[in-house]
Amino acid sequence: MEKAENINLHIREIEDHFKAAISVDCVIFGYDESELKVLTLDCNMDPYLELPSLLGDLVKNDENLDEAATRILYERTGITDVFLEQVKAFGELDRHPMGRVVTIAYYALIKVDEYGQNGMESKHNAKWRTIGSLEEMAFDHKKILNSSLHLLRKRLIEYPLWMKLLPEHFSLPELQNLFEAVLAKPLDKRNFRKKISKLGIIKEVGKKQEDVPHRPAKLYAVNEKKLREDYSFLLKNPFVS
Amino acid sequence: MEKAENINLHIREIEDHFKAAISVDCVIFGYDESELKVLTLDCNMDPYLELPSLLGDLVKNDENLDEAATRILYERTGITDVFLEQVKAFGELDRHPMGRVVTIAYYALIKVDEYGQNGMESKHNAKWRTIGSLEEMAFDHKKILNSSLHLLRKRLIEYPLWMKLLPEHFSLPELQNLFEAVLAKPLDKRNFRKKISKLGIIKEVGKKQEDVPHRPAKLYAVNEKKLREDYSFLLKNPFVS
DNA sequence: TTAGATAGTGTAAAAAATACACTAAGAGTT
DNA sequence: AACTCTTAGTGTATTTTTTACACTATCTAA
Repeated sequence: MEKAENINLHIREIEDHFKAAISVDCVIFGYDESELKVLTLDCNMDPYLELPSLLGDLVKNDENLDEAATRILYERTGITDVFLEQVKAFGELDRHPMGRVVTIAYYALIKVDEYGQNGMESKHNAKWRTIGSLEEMAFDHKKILNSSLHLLRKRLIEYPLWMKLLPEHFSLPELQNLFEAVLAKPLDKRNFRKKISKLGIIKEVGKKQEDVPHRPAKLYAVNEKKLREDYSFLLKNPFVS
Repeated sequence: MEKAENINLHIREIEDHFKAAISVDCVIFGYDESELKVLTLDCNMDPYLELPSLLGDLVKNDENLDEAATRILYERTGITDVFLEQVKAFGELDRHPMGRVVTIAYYALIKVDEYGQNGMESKHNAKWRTIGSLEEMAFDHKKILNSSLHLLRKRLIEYPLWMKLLPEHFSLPELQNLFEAVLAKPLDKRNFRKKISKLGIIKEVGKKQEDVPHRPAKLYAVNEKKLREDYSFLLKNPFVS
């Protein structure tokens, strides 16, 4: 019965190791007031009291990682159908004061205007903070944020993820500003527009900005037909590159 | 003492969740006989008996994820200084028959010639298998392999990772074949050489292939100076893009 | 009407990617 | 020594992509 022994050994070994916890932390990106922001809480755990922290929770025993991330997003913002992608796992020994907690980081992209309507922000003490204002964070959340931002930058260049951050109707200057905010560098207006228009994924909606004290910009929307034809992978959630 | 209560709640909650195990699985890539191969074991766990599996192990309580991956690589191949990068976490509920085991996948690149010299392959029942031959695998290892291969392809295009797979001296036809094996598509010889030479990262070693029944190819080696100057990030381990 | 502010538009040059076919060098054979 | 077989090695022209760059148009407000 070598096989059975082998398995018993495995079981003992595994029991010995089933002492860790798994959590999911979400870097929730939003684009608002021409800035890239992250939804944060104020940490209430020593020794990180008052420091901004990401939204996270332990993974329950009956949900997989993607489901946990989706649940956290829903519990904390009330939004469903959020764009999500796993970033990576973080497992430093000392990353959590309670013990061994390995966390799986996700980033999420949400439309701040839709989220705002639910008034969830104040209900859960969540705060939007600009990337620049997040110098010190609880746990290893600054590291997680950095990795997530790095991934977001690569993704934004590769795929039209900006559509997940912008409201239904948006202008090209807004779109360019979003790129500049995320990539943290200025872009040439004409070259930018050339590239966007070549994607063929946006269409004019026949309206213009209102209440601006200068020439109003044309408004665009995502061309849903083209989206389904050429970018259907963006509709599956969570996203896998 | 609201704070203390809060923390006690947290502790109970966490204890309730400290029932999961964390493992690391390594997709160990090697390039040999002009093919991309993966180091595998034959699974000895029901219901996956005999199916090829990746090399993995539970993460110990005193090691972080990167250390666990490095340890697994060392225990299974005897090699230190292996190129490693985390792929992502896999946490489906039913992925492991023993219970909830979330695994963090890494891929590793090793030089088959150096590894071979240790004779570790037979010592540990590890087998090199070609990618093409791995249709069915134990656990969710096929999914892990697919994700890892996908990442490797992106990385190979972006960075000169091929140097981690090739022996000290190699020819340009060998290098091109490595690309073709990993990317699974043919490349134009002249354009390929143009691109490689523009990197400036290899130098002739003044030798030629021996024992080939045709015109021998020139041999090259990595230009260590250029490597340290322009690609020092490849020397840090594990790699983070 | 004018001033102020931002929207919107095209072209030329440089760089990168692609397509493509012949000669060169060695081993093995007669 | 000549010839055959096999793979190594090389350059140019075309297309595509990226970059750099400056002026006119449209709206609000005074």
